[in-house]
Amino acid sequence: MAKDLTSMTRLGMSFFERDTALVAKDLLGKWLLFKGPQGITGGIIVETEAYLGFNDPACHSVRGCTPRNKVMFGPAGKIYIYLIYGIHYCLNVTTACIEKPEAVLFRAIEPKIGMEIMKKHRKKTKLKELCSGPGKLVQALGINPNLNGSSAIDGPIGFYYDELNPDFEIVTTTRIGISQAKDWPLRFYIKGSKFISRP
DNA sequence: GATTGGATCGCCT
DNA sequence: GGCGATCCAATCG
Repeated sequence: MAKDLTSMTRLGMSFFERDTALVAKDLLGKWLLFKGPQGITGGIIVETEAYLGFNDPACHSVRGCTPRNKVMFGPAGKIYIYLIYGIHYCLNVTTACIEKPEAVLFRAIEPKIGMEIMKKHRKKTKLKELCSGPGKLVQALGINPNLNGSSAIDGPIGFYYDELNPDFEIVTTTRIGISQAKDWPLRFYIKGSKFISRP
């Protein structure tokens, strides 16, 4: 039933201080956990996207540092949260190095921990509807946008792994919902997962 | 100071 | 598969 959290290892700075697309792929199969006021929520990451800073027309940081995107201009391993369409929040983690304002967007996780809390937050009971989209997973986990800029290394939002993850295949596609750089292959998901946002 | 459009979701047909 | 919700940041004047 619930995962034994003590057997997990938290990902550190050296994991995030790497090529962003590589980090996005390596995060698949890892655990995203949020230690919130009502308990721990989270699950296994099944879908991510990479956003490549100055070289990427679809990345928020392409036009330079602003109050909104300044977290990306700091070191790797920080949580970047922003409001989209005036309604939903999206969760990212910064990557690469201080010179490169890049990040990975979390688009879907397989719900595993704190299921009852997540069902309550989402007002849904079907597992597939809990975390199958970037706005959905933030709502399900109960992540507060004031955690923007917090540390993914030792803050309440963290990334973990265990040695028991089964092998899986990674599917690479174009990113979703963007109007620029539509054809760049920077979306990654676990082949066959029922919990991704869309095929 | 006004305008515009967005890394989405859920409900409608 | 189409569209409205809803609001902030960025851009332009």
